[in-house]
Amino acid sequence: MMKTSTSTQDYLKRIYELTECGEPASTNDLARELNIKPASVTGMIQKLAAEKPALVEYQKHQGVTLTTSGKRAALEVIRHHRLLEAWLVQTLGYSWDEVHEEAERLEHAISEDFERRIAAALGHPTRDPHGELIPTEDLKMPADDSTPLSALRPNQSATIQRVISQDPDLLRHLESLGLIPGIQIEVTEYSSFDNNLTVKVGKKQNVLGLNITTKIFVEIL
Amino acid sequence: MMKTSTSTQDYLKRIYELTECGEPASTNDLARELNIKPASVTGMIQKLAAEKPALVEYQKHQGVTLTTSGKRAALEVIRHHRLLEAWLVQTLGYSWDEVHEEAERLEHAISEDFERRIAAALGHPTRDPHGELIPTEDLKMPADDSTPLSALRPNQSATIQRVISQDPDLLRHLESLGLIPGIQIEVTEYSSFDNNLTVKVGKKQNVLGLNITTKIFVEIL
DNA sequence: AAAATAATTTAGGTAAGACTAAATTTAATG
DNA sequence: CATTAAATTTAGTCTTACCTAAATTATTTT
Ligand SMILES: [Mn+2]
Ligand SMILES: [Mn+2]
Ligand SMILES: [Mn+2]
Ligand SMILES: [Mn+2]
Repeated sequence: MMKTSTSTQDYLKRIYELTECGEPASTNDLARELNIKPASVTGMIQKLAAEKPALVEYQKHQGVTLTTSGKRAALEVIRHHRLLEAWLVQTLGYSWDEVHEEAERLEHAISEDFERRIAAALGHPTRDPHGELIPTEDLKMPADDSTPLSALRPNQSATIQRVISQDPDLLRHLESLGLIPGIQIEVTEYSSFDNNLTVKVGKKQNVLGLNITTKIFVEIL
Repeated sequence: MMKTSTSTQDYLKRIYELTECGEPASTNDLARELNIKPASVTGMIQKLAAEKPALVEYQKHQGVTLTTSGKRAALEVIRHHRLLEAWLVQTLGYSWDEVHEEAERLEHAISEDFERRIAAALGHPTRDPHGELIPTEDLKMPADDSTPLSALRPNQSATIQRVISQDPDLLRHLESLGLIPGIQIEVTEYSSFDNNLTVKVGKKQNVLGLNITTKIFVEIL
């Protein structure tokens, strides 16, 4: 495969994330995620589609998806990112709200050798500090069977698996409530008017809005 | 201070190294060290001199030196590089011939926070794995009082302080001979014809040419 | 279905940082 | 000191990746 630039890697990573739901990624969504103007995104997408082998599949006005090569390159970056986050937390005492920004830069700078060394040093972890799955060494994304907390109803118990947010403020808030991966919770109340859930964590009860419950993914017990 | 690009950081670092002897760095030397064509180096030097504040002092055809700002930026990168090398060796088991290349990329990607964390984790080391001095947190380069091994003569004993080479082959060779920082040696013979020195390391004797003895710096006992 | 709105693409430009070829300046040599 | 050689700079291009403004296409709404 050809060497990919930092920019290309960031595009492919975002396209991977946006297309996980099965839909192609739109120019606008991509532009928002990358903090790049839509016009520039169109240009870059056209270049990625013109590479040989092509990194993305693209039809004007129809959005963009990853080719096999593009997906491989995306998973490589995602593996770097998530291993780095785990490594920074475990060995340098970063907190889960601090790691993302650092990993965002380092992911493009480390070698495959570095990747292997930290994976081995951490005992080949399967999840990062936010509970996100780490692509395997041969670049397969493990299957994920988690459910959004927002789908639970009273009397259901679950274990928190992952939190999909990079917002440090939200992450610190969740940590202060004890809502972190591995923790067991129980839903005690549900309001159909505002979709709030009352969730028991340890002995405390917290009322959580949709903004939070759609970002916490759990395994139902 | 303004943010410096990866390219700028590499230029400043090389200029620092080339001007350590007191002489301005020439366009050609810089081009050779950076693997960039002399014409491009001239262009970049002119840009660095035009920044405000200027990062380099430059007079056409007279070579280039660092300003106070430029030296500070250079020492920042050098501190990153050397701390990273120490950290890669200590925590990930890199050997001293492997670290340089990895550090060369990471030095531009880590945050000041990352720098502080690895410095603290390593106990604020003063030298990197090759024995090179690490600039302090407030960006002063400690004084170095070492002597090139080539200046020693029979019956002088010394401790190896630093090895100035990034050539993996040479580094592996030196390691195989036991010529690494901290080791005590004794010069037993000198040939004025080829400037070879015979050096006792432990129980072994090795005849070393100028190519090696000028790259090993020692503290005379 | 036409008009209005939103999303997307094209066109034209900029900035960084590199290269080649040609011109110029300095240094070395007979 | 006049020539030649070496080092350096200028001029003109190229690539990557971004931007703004204008044009186009798609999607809603009336
Ligand atoms: Mn992250
Ligand atoms: Mn990134
Ligand atoms: Mn080094
Ligand atoms: Mn570098």
